Amino acid sequence: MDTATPRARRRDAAATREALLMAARTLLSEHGVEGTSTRDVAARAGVNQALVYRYFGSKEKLFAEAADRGWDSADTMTTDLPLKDLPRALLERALNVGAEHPGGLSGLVTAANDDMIRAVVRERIERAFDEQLAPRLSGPDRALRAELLAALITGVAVLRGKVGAKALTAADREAIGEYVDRMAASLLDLG
Amino acid sequence: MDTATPRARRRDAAATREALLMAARTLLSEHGVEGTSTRDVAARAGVNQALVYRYFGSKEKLFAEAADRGWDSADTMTTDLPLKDLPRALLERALNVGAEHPGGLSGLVTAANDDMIRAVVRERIERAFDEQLAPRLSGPDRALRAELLAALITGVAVLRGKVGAKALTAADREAIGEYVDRMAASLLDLG
DNA sequence: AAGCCAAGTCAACGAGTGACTACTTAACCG
DNA sequence: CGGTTAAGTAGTCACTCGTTGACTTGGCTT
Repeated sequence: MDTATPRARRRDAAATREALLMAARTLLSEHGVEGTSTRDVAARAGVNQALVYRYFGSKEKLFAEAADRGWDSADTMTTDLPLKDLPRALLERALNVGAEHPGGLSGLVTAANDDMIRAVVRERIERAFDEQLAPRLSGPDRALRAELLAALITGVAVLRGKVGAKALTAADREAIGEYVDRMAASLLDLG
Repeated sequence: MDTATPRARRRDAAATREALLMAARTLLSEHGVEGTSTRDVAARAGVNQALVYRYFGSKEKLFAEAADRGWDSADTMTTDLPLKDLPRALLERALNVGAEHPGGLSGLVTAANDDMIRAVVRERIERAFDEQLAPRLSGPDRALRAELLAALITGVAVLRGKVGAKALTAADREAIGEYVDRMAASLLDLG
């Protein structure tokens, strides 16, 4: 009824495109690029396979756009958040996998055996940590220390969310967060 | 001439098997399970493709055995090394990728979007860190803290060796090692 | 030298892949 | 209402995949 949000049409190009993107994100995180066919993505989106090519042109472009989604929250964190709150917030975000954030960081990283995904991940990590976080640090090796924070978060996310290591999976986020905070402090608080 | 090391026969089952395993290790780390065909592996090993099935029975069994290789050094480290030397040694090993250690940890982890590889990695990480390292620690949450050390090493290895993050790639191992040591100390040295 | 068996080769299969095209259908506009 | 156009469908193409089984060849034993 509202002109800004017209009621859903039965045929909705934008919604179909979005459904494909979300399905691609989930399957990309679970099985990688080569492990996911365009038919898999279309089936999960409840959509015809040829629409992948109507809306994205190729399998590669679909996955490239899918992999580039969801980094905005990380960007705002590394620019705005107080340094003492940053590690915990990044960790929380990285461990948060659900319908809204399918796959998450651990899924993307384990899809990084594909050249194109690798490029996307490198780009976004460098943007968030080298360009945004590093200048906010004091002391030597700012970029290196910023990337080491990214490495810590990444490692925890992968070992808990993907590999499923016993203790990390069993522990609650609060406990993990305290140790991560401690490690991050020893990295960020330098003379 | 020596009976212990007979000169290479033109037909050598053991050598062929080993060549296939090494080729599989390399390609597994570079492109994952689904991204590598049995024909790729055979070609890199300089061997006929059907021999994959003679010696391993299936593609899956070949990659399972390939992924299980090279963990012995990690096992001896987590049992024998003094705790203060352990983080640096684990890092050195994880960053060491070459002909002898094709792929390395970063390659295996990014291949973990395959169920079977994931199981192998989880198993070996739990063996080295939960069963061997954790009992050597003092203080609370031994298994969790042991796995967090594994996560730190993993994250650094993946971001440097696979993603290719700028600062981590440019930095020399010594500089990275110092920061990793500092972070690990804040994790392992508890009252 | 003959024979045997492991080691290695070859060609083919059925299923599935990315990509593309020609077609049909639904929704909006005058 | 009727027509136009975007949205969605079905089918096809050339190719690669894992896997198999029938075949050949090298090299040791006797």
